[in-house]
Amino acid sequence: MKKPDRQEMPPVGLVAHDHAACVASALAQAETRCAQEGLRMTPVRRRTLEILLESHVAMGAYDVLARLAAEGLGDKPPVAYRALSFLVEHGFAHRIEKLNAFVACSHPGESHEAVFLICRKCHKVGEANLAQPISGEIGHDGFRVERMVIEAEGLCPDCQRLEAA
Amino acid sequence: MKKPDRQEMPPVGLVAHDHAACVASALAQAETRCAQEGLRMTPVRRRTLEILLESHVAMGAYDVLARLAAEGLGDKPPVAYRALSFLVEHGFAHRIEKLNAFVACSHPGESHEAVFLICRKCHKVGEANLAQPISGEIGHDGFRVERMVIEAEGLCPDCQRLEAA
DNA sequence: TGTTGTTTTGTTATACTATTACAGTTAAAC
DNA sequence: GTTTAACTGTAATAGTATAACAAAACAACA
Repeated sequence: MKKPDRQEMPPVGLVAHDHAACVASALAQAETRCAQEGLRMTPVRRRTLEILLESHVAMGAYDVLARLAAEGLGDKPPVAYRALSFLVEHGFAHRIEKLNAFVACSHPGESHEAVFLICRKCHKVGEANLAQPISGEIGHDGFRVERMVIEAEGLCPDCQRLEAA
Repeated sequence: MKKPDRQEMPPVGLVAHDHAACVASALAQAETRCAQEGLRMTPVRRRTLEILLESHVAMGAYDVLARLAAEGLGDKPPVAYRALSFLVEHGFAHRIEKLNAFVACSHPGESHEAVFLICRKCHKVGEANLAQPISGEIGHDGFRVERMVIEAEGLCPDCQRLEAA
């Protein structure tokens, strides 16, 4: 069997793992980085991150908003969008373009060019990081790449099983 | 200089080229494939493709719709969305997730895993095709990849020049 | 501690993107 | 030419996102 020439991190989110630890560590990481960099982890922002962290399923901004509203943290779209922008901007969450939705970052702290494995059925999202970025290979003819969106849509193992049945 | 391990087609759309020929060939290809495969290239669909082909700038569905409406080809959203779905489904156009917009396919006929080079300023879109798909490298832990979205956002050469000035 | 400047929040309004559902029409197959 | 399937027209509505501005909270520092 040929070894692929790109190594990656395991796609957290689609494989079994200690989710409580996963949440705690992501939250702690975020707090630490905010403290270090003078960012303000406000109640809405923290709660938004916690909500995203509850599962690895991508959530729409309005789903997040509904949760925030239920807790009295604001019920107007900008509340959710601002919190999500903050989280995405600082790498605590990612926007999944294919779904117009958001997931918490599974690999906080790592500098990465992430590949998202998106289940088209359950919207669970795994995050794998390419160790060797492909952006370096496509900066052709003077185009200057600033950000990469790499999303693989398909079926997660659980949904494959359900489909087979 | 190290040679990249992935070869690709030149990113049509961002480099100078004979655009009239580019349009004519794309249109001809589409007609031919429709004839071969029993697809119906109706007036709305043909005109939609022509509109997309006018430039390599990504257009929103409502921009396309406005053009169609001006020519009496329909002025309700489903008209544009249906034509665009048809074109995308059969590979005559692509959806750019990052922009919620559409571009004509620059490499019709080629089986491909396309990489889109999207200028964040002018929304021109180049299309490069990876000869060696990266999807084969990320199907880990039982996730079954069905479609890839690979989009590079950045600045095209023209906009880099304008920004420098 | 009070003042000042900056960031964040609250709120209204609105813009943009997309689909469902169903009726009517056109084209293809037989 | 009738049947069937595909496409089009239209209304209604759902879903996603932002602009603009006022008010409050916070940070920095006199």
